[in-house]
Amino acid sequence: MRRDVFQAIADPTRRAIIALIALQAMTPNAIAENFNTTRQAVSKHLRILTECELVKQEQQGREIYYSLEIEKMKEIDNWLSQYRKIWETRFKQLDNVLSTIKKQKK
Amino acid sequence: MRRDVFQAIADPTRRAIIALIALQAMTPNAIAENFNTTRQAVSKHLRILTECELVKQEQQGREIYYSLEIEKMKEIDNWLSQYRKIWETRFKQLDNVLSTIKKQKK
DNA sequence: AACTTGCGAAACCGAAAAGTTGCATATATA
DNA sequence: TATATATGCAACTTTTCGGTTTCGCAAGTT
Repeated sequence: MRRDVFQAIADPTRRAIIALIALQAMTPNAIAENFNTTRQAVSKHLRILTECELVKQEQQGREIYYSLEIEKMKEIDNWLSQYRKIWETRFKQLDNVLSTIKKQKK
Repeated sequence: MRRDVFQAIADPTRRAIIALIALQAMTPNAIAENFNTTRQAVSKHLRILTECELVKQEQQGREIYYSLEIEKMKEIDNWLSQYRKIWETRFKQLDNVLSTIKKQKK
């Protein structure tokens, strides 16, 4: 079962879970209350998120708190950065064109 | 068929295609030569990428050139920015802690 | 000790996805 | 005009995915 971050964030429910636990750790039951699915379905999503290390768990008595492993999100940012370079370059080029036009008008 | 950008980039082959055509437009055949799959499989991926507007096509005679719609990548960047805020805040907090320790040592 | 609660895991199911094969179409070329 | 090439599309198969149901276990509660 080769899980990677990109596959993990492909599912909208999982992205919603990520958003939920980004700021505070939550138990599976608490998370499930925010959705129309069962606790077990959420539990499955949490397993996938844990497997690809996007989420970490912390046991407290019989409750398990899940929270976001924010460092792992940087992996996506890292992948995206190569494309960010492209669109920033294009923006600069466009900017140059625009200022050239401006100069010619003067 | 609910296609979104996140589902599109979930597949490793599609990410590879994106990387290939990011800098120069390519035909399906040329793209397929870089992979171990058939042309049809690549064609299917291209259709998915086109459907979610990550890729645009340009017909030239009997060839169709595919290229990356870089603007659409910003959608991912946009989603990621909420989490970037979090890790930047944490970094600043860590930075503050470190400089406090530094001051105490002096 | 009996009951309740919070949870994960396995089994199962239907839907969607990914890949292959085959065919149709349009554009070149001989 | 006949043939080769570039491509999309539809049908079919296998695999994966998301969800539900059921079960078992551990930790609190009464």
